[in-house]
Amino acid sequence: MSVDKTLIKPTVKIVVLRHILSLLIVKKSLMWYNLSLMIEEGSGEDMLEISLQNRFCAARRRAISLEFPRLNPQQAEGVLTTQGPLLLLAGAGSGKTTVLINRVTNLLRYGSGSDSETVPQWVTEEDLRFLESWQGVHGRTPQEVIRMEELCTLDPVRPWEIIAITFTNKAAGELKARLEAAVGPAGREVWASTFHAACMRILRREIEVLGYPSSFTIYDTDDSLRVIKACLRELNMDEKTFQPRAVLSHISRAKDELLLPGDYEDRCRAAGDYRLMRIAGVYAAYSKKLESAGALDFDDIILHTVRIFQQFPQIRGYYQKRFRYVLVDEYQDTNHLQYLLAKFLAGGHRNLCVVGDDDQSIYRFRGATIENILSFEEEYPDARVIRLEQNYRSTKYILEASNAVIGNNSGRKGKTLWTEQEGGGKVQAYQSVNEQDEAIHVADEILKGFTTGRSWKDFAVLYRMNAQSNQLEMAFKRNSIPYRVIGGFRFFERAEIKDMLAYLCVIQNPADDLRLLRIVNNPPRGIGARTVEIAQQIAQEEGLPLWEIIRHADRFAPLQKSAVKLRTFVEMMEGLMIKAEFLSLTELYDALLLSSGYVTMLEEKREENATRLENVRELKSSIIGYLENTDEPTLAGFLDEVALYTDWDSQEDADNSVTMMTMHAAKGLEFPVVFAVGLEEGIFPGFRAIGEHDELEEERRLCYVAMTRAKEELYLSWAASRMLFGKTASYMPSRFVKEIPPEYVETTGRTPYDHNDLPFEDQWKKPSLNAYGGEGAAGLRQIPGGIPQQTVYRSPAKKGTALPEFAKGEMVHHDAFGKGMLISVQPMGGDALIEVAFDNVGTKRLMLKAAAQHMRKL
DNA sequence: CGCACCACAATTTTT
DNA sequence: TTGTGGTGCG
Repeated sequence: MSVDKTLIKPTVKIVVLRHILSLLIVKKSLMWYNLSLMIEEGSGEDMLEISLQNRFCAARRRAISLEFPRLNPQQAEGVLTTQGPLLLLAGAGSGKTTVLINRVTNLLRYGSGSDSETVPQWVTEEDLRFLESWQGVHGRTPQEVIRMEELCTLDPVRPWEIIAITFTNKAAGELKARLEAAVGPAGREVWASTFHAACMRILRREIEVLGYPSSFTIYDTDDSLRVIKACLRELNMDEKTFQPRAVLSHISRAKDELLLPGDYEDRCRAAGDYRLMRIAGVYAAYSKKLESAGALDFDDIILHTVRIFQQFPQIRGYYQKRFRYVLVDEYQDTNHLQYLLAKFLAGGHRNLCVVGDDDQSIYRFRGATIENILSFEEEYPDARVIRLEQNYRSTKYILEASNAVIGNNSGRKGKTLWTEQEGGGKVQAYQSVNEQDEAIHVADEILKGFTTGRSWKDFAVLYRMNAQSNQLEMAFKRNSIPYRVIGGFRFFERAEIKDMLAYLCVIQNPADDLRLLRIVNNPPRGIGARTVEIAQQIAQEEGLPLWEIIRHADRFAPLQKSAVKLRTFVEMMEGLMIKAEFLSLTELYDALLLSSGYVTMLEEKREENATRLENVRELKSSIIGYLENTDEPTLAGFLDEVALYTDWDSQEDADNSVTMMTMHAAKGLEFPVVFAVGLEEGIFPGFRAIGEHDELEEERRLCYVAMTRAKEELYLSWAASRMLFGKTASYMPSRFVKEIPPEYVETTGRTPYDHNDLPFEDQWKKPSLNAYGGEGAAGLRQIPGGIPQQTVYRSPAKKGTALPEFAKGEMVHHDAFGKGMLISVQPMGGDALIEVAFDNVGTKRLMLKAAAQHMRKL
């Protein structure tokens, strides 16, 4: 075992020599065990034995490496270096996922063969020669291939002994899919999942040791906030002084440090911080509420897994033994808790491979600590580090410009991306007058690109804040540019969906006060706020779940007035609970729709609730989807899925449109043409970050992320003045723009700009720059009357599902809402979610099938 | 109990 | 500018 940890890098002779030395000194006794490769019996020539051992291992590694062609040397190292802790520093666009996939493939096929010093007893000198002359499977007989595989394979890994952890379901899904493509069905057996999903699997089995029922439910952020608000109310605390979000984030940080309410309170008291002590009080109340509802929040899912590992060595031992190889993707985004989890999981075999890029760490605000990746080598002194620095994505100028910007950060691992790709244009910088000018410029360039052969989906527009998307959207609408805005609302976060899920939760677990509160008078049943308040109070006094109180409302004098109404509700719910015992999930859902009266309520105002009604029905297709894809479907299982795999409705990237999103959302993606807009001091970097060293560096990393999304063209722009939140203010160009060496950039704009010019503020004082003051500088574009006189290009009518044939960019007439333009179509379930910008009533989101009946093309 | 109106705040986001 | 949440009235 300990021998395996050192290795021979065939490419690095010095390392080999050092290993030989260390073997001679330390591991002498082991060689006799490992080595039967003796030519001269009893010669006792250590050096000879070692060189034979080394020759064999090198030959084995080389033979395996031939199975992974098309990798550059660093990538190959990443694939072949399988034993012990490994830090894979993967720059943007450096083929990280490819390495990951091949690495797992290598493990499944050859086990530790590519990275071990162990030589099987039975290996002969002839075998060694055979392996050394191996040139790949091409042209070999099947027998020879089998022989090669036998020689190379050492302790092959079974798929379920590998766990690969990612941050998003999307990433996990991609990993699984590509793995399956690479190694076949075995790929599905690999634990490729998010931190949360992996912990859920563990907790469902183990959580009872902590005194929780294994049937716990999950509270999402929205649920958590409601609980916080309830706690604040109970503790007579003001939501203004103690913002629920901020309180929740404090609690989250406390959990990140493994502090339970008591610990946290002690800590706050010791610090003498009154405010924090109040928050500690909320934390205690919050935990109590969750516990009595049998609920865990997102942080708890990881926290409790870590606690179990800490406190129960035998459970920890089981998983440590089981997971021979642990892989963590996006390691720069892990928080302390996740770091601990990875450490525990890999604690047995110590085969921990973390992949990440410190330069792309942009989630400090949600607890990620860049320290995890920066100090990996201290944590694991025997860790090996591999840098993937060759970039296959961007052209030279884009890459150099990005390198220059990120080079201004301190506290980096240090990494310089390079590319073999010559050519490509310079980075385009555009200095605009205001946000409209900027938006028009972007629209203009997109149209230019489109007419010269680009497809809409080649373009992405990135901004710092969601609020910045508005003027861009307007410019796109005016020019019939099809676009889609990523982020924002999600199917499972819609109120009506959460209502229906709340019913299902209560059926599953009546002690879930939070969900019960949500539905008890929804649809209205005449159970007023006052009644609920009284019932809650009694519940508190009795120490019972709210459900128990309203179930026996007649026993409590203060509830007499509403007892009948409560009774009706309870009977309805009890009926459903009984049905849940023997009906299928879909039948149960149908019954629920009927007896809850929810659908009836929506149908009463059909016109305005059309979308909601569709959504409520759509949930049924989700249930059906779940039933089809699960071996043993249960209500609890479905609720888990919904809580953890929220991006079920993540839009198919099939449709052809320009992508708009925040820079954060762009991480991991790439586009031929990227526009990064709003590069102004105060916007990006944001005013909060200015003056704060760490914050500023994070903004710079974000800038780096945004820039490195571009494959062929990168456009940066900023506005001299911008209206944001209803106020117009003037801004200076972002320091990030100045950090790009002038030779990589070409600057244009309605105002002249020279990279070497003196302070930006002076430029705006030049008379010729007076915004709309007629005299635009020569060669610069005019904006007549603010509305662009531009050719309108018809957007190609694509999108051929079996749905009504409406496409992005089309003008429609809706019976209820009048005339409007279809601005987006997102396939969803068997239907599609469309967005229509109506002339008179604004933008509406509708389900296509339903809407089509009242809508015609113009 | 529901609706209308006003005040107020507003990075970034996954699970 | 937009969205949300609280208050007051019918």
